[in-house]
Amino acid sequence: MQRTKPGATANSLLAALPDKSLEHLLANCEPVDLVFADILCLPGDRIRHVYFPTDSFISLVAQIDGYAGLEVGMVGSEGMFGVGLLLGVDVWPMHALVQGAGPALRMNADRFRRELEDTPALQPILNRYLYVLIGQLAQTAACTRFHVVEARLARWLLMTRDRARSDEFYLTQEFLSHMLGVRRVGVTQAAGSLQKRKLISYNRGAITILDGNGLEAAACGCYLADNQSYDRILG
Amino acid sequence: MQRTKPGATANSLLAALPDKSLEHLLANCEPVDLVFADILCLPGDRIRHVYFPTDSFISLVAQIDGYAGLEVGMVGSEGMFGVGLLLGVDVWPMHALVQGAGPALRMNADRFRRELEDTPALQPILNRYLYVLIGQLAQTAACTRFHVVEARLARWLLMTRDRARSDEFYLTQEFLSHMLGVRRVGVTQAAGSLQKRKLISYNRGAITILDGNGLEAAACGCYLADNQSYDRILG
DNA sequence: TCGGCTCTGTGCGCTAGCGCCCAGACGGCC
DNA sequence: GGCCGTCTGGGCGCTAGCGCACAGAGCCGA
Repeated sequence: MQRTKPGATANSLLAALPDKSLEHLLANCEPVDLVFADILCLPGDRIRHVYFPTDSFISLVAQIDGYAGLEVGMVGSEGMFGVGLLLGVDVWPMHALVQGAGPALRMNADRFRRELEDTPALQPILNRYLYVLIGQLAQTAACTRFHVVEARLARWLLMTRDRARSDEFYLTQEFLSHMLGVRRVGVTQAAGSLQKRKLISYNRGAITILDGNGLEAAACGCYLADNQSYDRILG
Repeated sequence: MQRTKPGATANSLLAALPDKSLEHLLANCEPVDLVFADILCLPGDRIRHVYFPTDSFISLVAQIDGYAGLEVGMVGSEGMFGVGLLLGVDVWPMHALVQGAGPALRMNADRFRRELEDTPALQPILNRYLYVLIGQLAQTAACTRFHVVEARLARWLLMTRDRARSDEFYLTQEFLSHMLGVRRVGVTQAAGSLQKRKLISYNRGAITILDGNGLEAAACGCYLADNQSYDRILG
């Protein structure tokens, strides 16, 4: 068969489909370019499209009252956005915003619902992904409570690296503070410390991971736990 | 028809089923009495039974490293334990422990899987419940990060009251500290403050809610948000 | 070239919650 | 009655992170 869309199988969930199912699915997808900081969904919004990031990634952010926000999940080429539809609910209770710009495949919500019925191989895979996401939510809740900012930042940078598939990316400390749910100054200090330890370099938003292994050691165990969970359930 | 199991429809999810489906389901359930502090599931454990609490409730607790633990969800007669099976995964990533002793209906995991196929009315309801639970996870993550212990305690007491269906229940501060993810002393202080404000009385584990409205005012908005989410999706 | 904007770094006083320890209070049991 | 285990309360010094304010550094466009 012909892989009609560029990079279609760069998304792990799609790549796990049998060729025939994939073909059928792709026929109903359109390639889009997600642009940085775009909001795909506000809490309570109706989900119009589901997204399969291929070389981009999305943050799931819980926001309450007037607080900065707190990222509780990250969706890259290993996942999808719009899992609420798997449960028959076409809204989503969190912010979803583009954190890594780049290409994704998207599908209209109605089409997606039909696709779930027409392509029996799809639902089981996505269900398992949803399960992993739930585990990630719980893990992140405890991580946020107990781990210090520096370890959480390290974890976060590693998660971003994996999804950006690059040791370099651009993000301001202001943005990071909204993800970690701390002040910008808190990020400055944690990033400064990581930089002093030669694990990363940071310059006006340009982040480079210098020592991935060292950074893993500096990160809390939640990074590993997340990855293991994903591999165990979907690998 | 005859409601064969005592209090069967005390569980909201079951009560929402058509009579015929309910009858079928109940034939495969057995009534059990959950005892306080019983562990229904450790992270990674295989789920042997699903539970529909009728007059009992269960805490979902995320635990990392050597920390006290953090409750991320509460399952009472409005819900069920074992939703992982809806997603085709027969493990569960968190601790599940009995927090309010009392009767529940339980079903063998294999039977439950068969039931999902045989009783088409079941899956949509449980799916929606799972969606609500996911929202609760995200909400709790942010709540834990941003809200002070006193407000979180107030929220927690209200959630417990709703599930215990009583203004009085028994819980030590030690236990509470594991739910809220704080020191026991932190609970002492927060509870002392609520007591001073005549919202609750607290005596050697015997908690009485004196002023529910006042307690709602003292709680963070997450209590209301959770309830509204449940009503919107399942009400 | 200059001015303005964005991003980063720092300093200071403050607070919530921590870790540790011990005192008191209640209740059950011998 | 006396003892012990459990539960609550409080004190003390400490730390992580907060809020605020300001200074410097790079970049871009007029």
